[in-house]
Amino acid sequence: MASLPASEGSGPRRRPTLRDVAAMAGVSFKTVSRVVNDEPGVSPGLVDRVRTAATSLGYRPNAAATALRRADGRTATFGVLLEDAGNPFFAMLLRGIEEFARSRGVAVFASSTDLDVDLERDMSAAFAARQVDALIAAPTESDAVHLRRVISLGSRVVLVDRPIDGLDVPVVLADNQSGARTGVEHLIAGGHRRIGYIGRDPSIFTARGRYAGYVEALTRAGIAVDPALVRREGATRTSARHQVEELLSLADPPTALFTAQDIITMTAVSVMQRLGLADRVALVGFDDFELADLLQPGVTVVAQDPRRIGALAAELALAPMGADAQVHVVPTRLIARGSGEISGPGA
Amino acid sequence: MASLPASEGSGPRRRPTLRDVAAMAGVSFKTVSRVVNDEPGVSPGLVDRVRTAATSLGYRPNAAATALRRADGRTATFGVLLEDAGNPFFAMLLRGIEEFARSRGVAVFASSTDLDVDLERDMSAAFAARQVDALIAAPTESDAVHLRRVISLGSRVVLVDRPIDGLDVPVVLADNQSGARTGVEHLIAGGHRRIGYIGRDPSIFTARGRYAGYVEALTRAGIAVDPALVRREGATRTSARHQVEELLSLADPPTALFTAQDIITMTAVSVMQRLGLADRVALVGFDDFELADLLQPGVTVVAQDPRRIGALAAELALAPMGADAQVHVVPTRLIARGSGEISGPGA
DNA sequence: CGAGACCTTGACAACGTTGTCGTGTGGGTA
DNA sequence: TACCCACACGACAACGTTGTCAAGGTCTCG
Repeated sequence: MASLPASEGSGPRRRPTLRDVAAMAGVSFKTVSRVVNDEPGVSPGLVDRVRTAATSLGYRPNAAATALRRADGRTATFGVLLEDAGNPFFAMLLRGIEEFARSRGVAVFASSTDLDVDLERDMSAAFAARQVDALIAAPTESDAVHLRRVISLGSRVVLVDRPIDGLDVPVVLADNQSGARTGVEHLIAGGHRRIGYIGRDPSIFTARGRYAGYVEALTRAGIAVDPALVRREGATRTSARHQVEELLSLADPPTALFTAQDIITMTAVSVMQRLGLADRVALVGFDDFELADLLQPGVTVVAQDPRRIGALAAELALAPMGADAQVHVVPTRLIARGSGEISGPGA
Repeated sequence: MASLPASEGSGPRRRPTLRDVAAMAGVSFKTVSRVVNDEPGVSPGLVDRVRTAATSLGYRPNAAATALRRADGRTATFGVLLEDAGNPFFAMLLRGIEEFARSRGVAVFASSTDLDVDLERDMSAAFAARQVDALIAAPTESDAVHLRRVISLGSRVVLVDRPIDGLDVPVVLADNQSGARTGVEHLIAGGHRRIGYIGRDPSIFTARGRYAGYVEALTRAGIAVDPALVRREGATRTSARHQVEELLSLADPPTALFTAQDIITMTAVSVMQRLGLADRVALVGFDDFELADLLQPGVTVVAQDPRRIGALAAELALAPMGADAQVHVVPTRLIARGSGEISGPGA
């Protein structure tokens, strides 16, 4: 076991550098540099001597100096901007990125934006200043100026979950529209014709795609879209709760609900339980979530694969500069658990 | 609105430096440095000219060069090592850290360790190489050598969730023992005397404290601890499931369960539902989790406040070097939702 | 035995920034 | 008018590392 540096216990002294190791090993600091970088052309005896000195001093290369000097300017660092690391979808997405990054020796900066554009701007600037090799972002979409600036400062940008019009970078998306269509078709097949939709603001890309899938499924089945059954404002738990309550208390209420995001789905379950409708109104949600199978009834969902989305984005972030700007779509899959199989009047 | 640098669209050109801005403004680069750092002693006219040139070039200071040169060596960067960013407890803890860090202009490296010591060692080395000002870690506890090394390389270390014996750094903990005691006392008050315990390996600090709380509650009530009702191995979902199944299928099964971690609690709910015992065997879990109130019955828990733990840890990480190494305990609170109020034979 | 090729090692510049010090200019005072 | 000091600004070194090149030694081959 390597011994600790002499400063042990007496607080942090000056951090050892190449020169310190060189002095101890009796060589030039350049030779030490060669050894720690595994460059060829150093005699085996010296390698040993340098290695010994390095571990005995507890030497670690200074990443700042390395990044500064390196020709390609790589820092082996990613920045990640997500909407909310506390949301299970984004948490798993982050893990997917982390795991891929770790396997390549890349460290990951993470920050949640809560869809706040100023925050996104600040953090992307902070990451750019730290010379991240790539910024992986689920953007707020308001504008792309700050992301373009990140690119012009030398970082790659990869978008996840949502694209930005006119920004020519790789994007990893779920198949929102066809996923939502599948979910709604599942309800239609169960005999429902009055299917409520509760989703987020149309300014959000995923919300647009999922709504389009809802409309497509109805249209294909020859069912007219009833605006009274559509709510497209549910952003927070509170507002989602109001939307669900409104729909369910209509004079002629829907017999099934399609909820276009995990938070909304959970909120809907809560309201339906309280109103005693959980066993009578069918429910299919977009996004899987923990415990969905343990609720009564289990919640049928259109599941994304956030871990895979993250891993793929990280891989693209490391890819060579050319040959990109492609849109990669990660499929969703329907998981039937009960709530979506409550049959409707037409069954 | 500031215009973008000339390289706009034509791919990332060389990143502008102090010298580029200086050339454009017709001053020395040192003057630019003064302006961007808001140092006094520059005439107002020059300040304007430099500012204009800087924004027009899209200048951003190079963090690597700054960190390298700065006397105090600060990088305005934290490293965070958690067990699993996908676990809701740690996800919220990370958010707490993020929010505090952001308010101070600090960027946050995050990595999950999955309790893998090698991974923890690698990542702490990677963070130390990047000169993080502080490392906030939920350590695996196996040993402290690599954390000591991080300190000797100049970073502060703050521990969360678990301490390490003999490592003299600030620690933020939940009151595991008294929280668990409260939870078990709640079950005893409901008339239970045969209370099963399912927790993680005793090598984990929190698991020891929670078990001690369980024992304390029983002892105070004059109930002997029955080893047949205790399982202290539940680390993964699979093993937790086996433990729960074993306890519930005993010839003389417990009438209540205390589960010492969120994953174990969720697993217990799943098993109890499958066996049709959810309404008959009482359950109190340590850690709150999403949807606990929507299950049937709602799950009574001893809730931690991970966001607060994270924010406090981040604050300590930024505190001056002296006056620390204190243990900060963040209280827990019991949230009754139904599962813990199923009464026992003594009620 | 000499010349050329190769291998090992070191000296030095450079990366972009901050800290230190020097220089020139202007204004106030004796 | 002579002197001094404050102020604005610039020149330059330094941070710890990597890239380039040169110097010296050894080996091989004619």
